[in-house]
Amino acid sequence: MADKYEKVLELAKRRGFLWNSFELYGGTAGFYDYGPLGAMLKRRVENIWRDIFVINEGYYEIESPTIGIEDIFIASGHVGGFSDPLTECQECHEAFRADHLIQDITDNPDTLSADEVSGLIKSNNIICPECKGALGDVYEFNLMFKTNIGPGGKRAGYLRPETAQGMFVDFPRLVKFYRDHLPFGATQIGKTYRNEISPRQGVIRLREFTQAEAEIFIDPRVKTHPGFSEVSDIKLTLFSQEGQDTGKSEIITLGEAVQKGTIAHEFLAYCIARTHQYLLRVGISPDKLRFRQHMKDEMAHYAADCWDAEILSDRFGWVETVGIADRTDYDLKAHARQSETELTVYVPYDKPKTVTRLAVKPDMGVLGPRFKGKAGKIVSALKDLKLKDLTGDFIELTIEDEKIRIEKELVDVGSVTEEIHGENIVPHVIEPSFGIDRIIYSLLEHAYFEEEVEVEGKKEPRIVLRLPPEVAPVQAAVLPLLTKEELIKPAREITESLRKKGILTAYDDSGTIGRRYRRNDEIGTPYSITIDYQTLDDCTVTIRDRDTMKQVRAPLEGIAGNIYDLLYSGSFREWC
RNA sequence: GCACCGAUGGUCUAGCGGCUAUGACUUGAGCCUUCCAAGCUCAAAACCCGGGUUCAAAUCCCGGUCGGUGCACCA
Repeated sequence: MADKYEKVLELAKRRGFLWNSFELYGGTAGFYDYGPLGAMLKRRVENIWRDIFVINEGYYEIESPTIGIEDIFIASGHVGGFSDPLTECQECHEAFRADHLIQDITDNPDTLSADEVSGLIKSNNIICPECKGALGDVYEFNLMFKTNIGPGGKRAGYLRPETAQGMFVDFPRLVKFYRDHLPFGATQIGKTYRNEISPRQGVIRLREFTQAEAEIFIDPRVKTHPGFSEVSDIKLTLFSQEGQDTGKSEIITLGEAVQKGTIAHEFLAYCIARTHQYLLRVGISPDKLRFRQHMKDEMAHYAADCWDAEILSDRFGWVETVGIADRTDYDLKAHARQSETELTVYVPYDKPKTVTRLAVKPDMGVLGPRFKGKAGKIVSALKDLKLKDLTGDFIELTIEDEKIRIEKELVDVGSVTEEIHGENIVPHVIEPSFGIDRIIYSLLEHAYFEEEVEVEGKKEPRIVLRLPPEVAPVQAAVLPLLTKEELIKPAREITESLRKKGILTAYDDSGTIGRRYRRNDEIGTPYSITIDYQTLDDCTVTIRDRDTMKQVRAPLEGIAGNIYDLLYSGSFREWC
């Protein structure tokens, strides 16, 4: 029996939304083409994301290479941690995580090489937990695609497994672009690559897919959001850690969720709100959407809190589509360490702080000539000393295993009072990360309806994609009622005027009018404009609404502007 | 990566060693037609790939690819 997944994919394939890539050559798992309608749909879904996060939130978009150099992924942990050591049973061919099997034998299995793990399995006689068979050699499976940069294979490169690193790596430039002010954010929409072991489920798990990510850098001490009051009344379904323990999700306002501490702070809750609004706007059904909190053991150790937007799919159940995490300062610190560059923002205090501190001023006129090359080290060692170490007749230091005594008189010790106007801090990162392809599949599934239409007493089947007009690839269809030159001519003119307005318009004069309506219903075209003989008399046309199949007569004058308004603001009902 | 199941026009499908490979829908050209796929004429379009068995393979066998399912994996 065909389930919804099958029906949606069949339609998507047949009408040019989604195609298996490389089909001519037999295809390859994990790659999909967006056909003519799919690509347009995807563009529109991405543009709504831009509208929300780039235009309205002000998180400018950047574009970094899809290939990254090795340092980036050493810092991010993908080189070391984005792979799993696997071993297979020779008897029953079950695959196991090798590091899990030797957990009790060694303290830190993650630090061992595949060969070392193989050795441990052999020397400890570890056998298949399922059937007690012998285990095969351990092999590393890294989910990143590796390549070489330039000839000679000297420089390793990797296809990026997420777009996020691009924003982290550009952090120093971004700080300057935003003129040293927190919070600020950068976004990126682009292709990402993971060499999945077993990609399946259509477009749900791909080897090349599209992410839309925002990295928002905030002051770790200020996790409130100035716009929170605008969204605090939004009600949504939360599936918290507690809820998961008891198996219950709850519908609650964001204000309440923050107050109760369910969501860690306002800023995260604000991002959840925008995500919620975004998903509804592109066509996700509100009753098939929930936000699930990561369980403690599921969350990365550095994350303060993390919520996934999950969308209910007919076949796959709840599919994780968006991750919204407070990643704290983990990423910036990791890149600071790897690049040996300070990645901080100078944050001024509201009022300068007056600080009294110890000032140690060595007499370099004497110490310099006396210690020559070591003088520099001695000075910095002196400055690190506490007051009690400086009070004796001699000051004692150990520099490179050598004991050094310095007469008290040579070091002037006093206290200095100075004003400090601010400090360098490592921002925390809030990361909403969207899987665009999963969203596309979900909205297609939620928009897909099969219904019976009654026509002159007979029931006719109808397939209709109830896409929000804003994302529908084809936005209007112009249809002369009959294939007659006198109707075709004005129809062509109307088509032109709609296209000039930027509306993607299909013109169709083949077959009966009913068939053409059905064709357009199936791809989600929101409005069809029909030209009949009355048009020639009184300059009016009919506009048909996809969802209700209702028609209104409307003046030809200003038709393009009216359709535009219908698509982007009004609803059909209000309009007629 | 392992195991099981499957693969025939764009889509769904018949076939079960022997044909010019069913049928429907769809699509294209035209006729007809004053608003919701069903009239008429004509046309286009398929056996996943490679090997083997056989006089003969879409059909049987082996391998691969792709799809589905289960296991494992999914920061």
